[in-house]
Amino acid sequence: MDTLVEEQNSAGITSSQPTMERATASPIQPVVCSGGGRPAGVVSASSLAPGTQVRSNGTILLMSRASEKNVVTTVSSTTQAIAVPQPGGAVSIVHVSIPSGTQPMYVQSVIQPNQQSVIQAPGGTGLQSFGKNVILLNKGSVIHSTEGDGGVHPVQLITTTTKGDGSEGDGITLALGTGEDESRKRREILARRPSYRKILNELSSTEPQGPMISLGVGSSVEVKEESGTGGDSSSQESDNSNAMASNTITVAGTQYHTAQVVPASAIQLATGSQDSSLQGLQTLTMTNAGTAATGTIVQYAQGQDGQQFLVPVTLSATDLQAYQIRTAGMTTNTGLPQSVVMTPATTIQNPQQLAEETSRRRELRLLKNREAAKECRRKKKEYIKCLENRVAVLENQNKALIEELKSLKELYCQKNE
DNA sequence: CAACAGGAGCGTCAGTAATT
DNA sequence: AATTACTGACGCTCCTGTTG
Repeated sequence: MDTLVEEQNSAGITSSQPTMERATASPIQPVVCSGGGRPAGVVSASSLAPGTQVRSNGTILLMSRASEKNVVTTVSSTTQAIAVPQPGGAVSIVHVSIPSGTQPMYVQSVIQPNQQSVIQAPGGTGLQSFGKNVILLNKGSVIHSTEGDGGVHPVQLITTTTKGDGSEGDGITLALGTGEDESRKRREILARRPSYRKILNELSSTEPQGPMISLGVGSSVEVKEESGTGGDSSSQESDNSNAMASNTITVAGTQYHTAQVVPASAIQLATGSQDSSLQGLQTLTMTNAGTAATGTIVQYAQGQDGQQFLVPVTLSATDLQAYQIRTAGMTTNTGLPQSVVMTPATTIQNPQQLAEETSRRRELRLLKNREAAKECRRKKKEYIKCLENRVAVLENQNKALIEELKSLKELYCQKNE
């Protein structure tokens, strides 16, 4: 783990973060976190504001044009961001202060590429004070706000009927949920089964493909999805870093493309039916650029009776190769790959066929279980990362509160003297 | 440099929860 | 009730760091 430095911003938010570049964007800058092997692209400030400091430890502290003390005080002032990216996609801690109404809105977040992220809004302000600003989250990200009672309240995801084009569609609205309901629901689910997927869903309640979250005026937060893949549903089966190449952060009405927030992934579409023996079989291979060793096959075939088969399978590179070899080599007289297509129960004519069928089913089951185990482990790691991130944020919050208490005590003592 | 320990990742099995 | 999905546990391999 990298060395952590501590720094307290003007908002009183203390953060522990890797000793990497730190930048505060000048007027309305996109928050850009690097990851997935991309260069450590920090907040892409086109020009540095007066007061910008480059520190000896490599830290860059950019000052707002509106205020050199990083305080945003008016609606027309600037939006600031401090992003701390790290090569290899490790933890990045981001501070964002967004002007909204008469009060500045400070957000502290820990963002990891392809990992759960935690974005906190301090008490009193609430997420609704974002106005029309937009925050981009990675898959499984967490947004919660601390209310006046000091408790942490999760944000609830509510599906709406608003599409990006304004028509009725599949947009999602974030709204502050009631803490008791959410915690009770979470406890119930945890009591049933410690499913990492469900826990994460409960924790994050975010869209898996890098949703664009528009934090609208009022108590709701609108989430839009800007899909770079044309909304192919099959792509949603792939890794969470897929289809993230074209995300946009909109701050104060200005849109910024944030390809660096999550590493862009390549989705290769190819028809795998060059082989004449595989007539009617279409293969869609989705390759994640970040983890090029894996791919997802979605095979579609149409039998002579018009029956259609669809088999999505996520495979490693080795599996992929073996899979393609196997399917090519085991075509039946109907031209369909016997080991892939989920055909209705066929009449077993002899023990050899029975054995083959049993073997095939076992192979398929093992393949599925293998992939399920991988997914489960990935979820488990994400879950652990998410918890670690939350611990980091809460620790920072705790430190800030301790500091605040300390200063208030000092102030009180001085007044009494 | 070889031997060893420890950690991480993987595949498989089995049991259970969730879904159909 | 049957099927599917999820996950703990186990054993294995590979890699890295340490030790003699």
